[in-house]
Amino acid sequence: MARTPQDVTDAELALMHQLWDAGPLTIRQLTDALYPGGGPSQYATVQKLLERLEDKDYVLRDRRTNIHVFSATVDRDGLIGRRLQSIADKLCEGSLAPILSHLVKGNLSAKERLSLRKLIDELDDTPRR
Amino acid sequence: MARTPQDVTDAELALMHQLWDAGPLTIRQLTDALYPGGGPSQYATVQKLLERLEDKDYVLRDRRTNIHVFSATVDRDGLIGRRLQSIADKLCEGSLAPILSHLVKGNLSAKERLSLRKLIDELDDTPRR
DNA sequence: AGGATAGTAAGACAGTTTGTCTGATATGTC
DNA sequence: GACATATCAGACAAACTGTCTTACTATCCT
Repeated sequence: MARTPQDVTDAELALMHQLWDAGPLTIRQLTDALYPGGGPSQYATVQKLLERLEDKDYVLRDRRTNIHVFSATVDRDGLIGRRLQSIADKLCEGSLAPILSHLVKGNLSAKERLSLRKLIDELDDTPRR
Repeated sequence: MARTPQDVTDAELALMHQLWDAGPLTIRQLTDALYPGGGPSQYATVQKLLERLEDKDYVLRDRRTNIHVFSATVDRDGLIGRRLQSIADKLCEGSLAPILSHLVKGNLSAKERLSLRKLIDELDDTPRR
C-alpha cells in the first residue's frame, strides 16, 4: 500500500514553530505555550509529539539535564527546502526549476522583480558557498 | 482534532499525471495504463479514486457520453501553485516571498541565474497579463 | 430474445496515520 | 517519607487511504 506519511504533522509543526521562535525548550514550557492551562494529558501529548519528532530527527533531546531540553535540528528554511523538494519530486521529476519559474511568472511586482535581480547580482559576486 | 487531509493523494496523483499527459480518458484507459493486466478490482479502484478527485474538483466527469470521460480541471502548474501556497501558509505566514528567496539562494548555477534574469526582463516588458 | 460483456453506483474493509489520553515508574525537594 | 513533577511505555479512537465486493444497468451479438 505504501502510503507516505507527512514529514511533520500539523500538531508537530506547532511545536517546531515554538522551538524556532523561542529556542530550546522543555516539555513544560511547550505545553504552557501551546495548551495554556493544560493538564497532565496535554503535557503527555506534547511529550509524545516530541518523541515522534525526535524519532524523525527533526528535534534533538538533551538528556544530560534531569529535565530534558528540546531543540530543533531543522530550521524553518530547512523544512521549506524539504517540502519544496517533495513537490519537485512528485510534480516536476525532481527538478526545482519549474517551481522557481512558476513563482517568478506567477505574481511578482516591479519592486519584487528589482529586489530579486539584486539578489541574483549578489550571488554572481559570491560565487559558491 | 482537525487533521488536514492531502489535497491529492499519491494514488490519485498517478491518475492526474495520466490525465495531464494523455488528455481526457475513460476509466478503462486509465486502468490499463496504471494497472496493466488489472482485473475488475483495479478497475474499481481507479473508479473510486476518480470519484474522490471529482468530489474535490480536481477532475471533471463528462456524463453525456454513455461511457464517462474524465479530464483534469487543475493542471500541473496549478497543483504546484496550490502546494506552494500551502507551504507558504504553514511556514511563511502566507507569503511566497521567502520561498522564492530560498530557491534563488539555494542552488542556482550561473547559467540558471542568467536565464532567470532573462525571465525577469521579459516580465518587465510584459507589464501585467 | 437472451446471454455475455462492460459500464456505473454504492459501500465495506483493513492498514496507517495522527492526535490524545492513562497508568506506571523514577527523581528531586522540603 | 510525602509530594510534586519528570520520564517512559503504550492504549485508544477518529480519520485517511488504498483496495476490493457486490448490485445494478446498458450495450452488443448471433
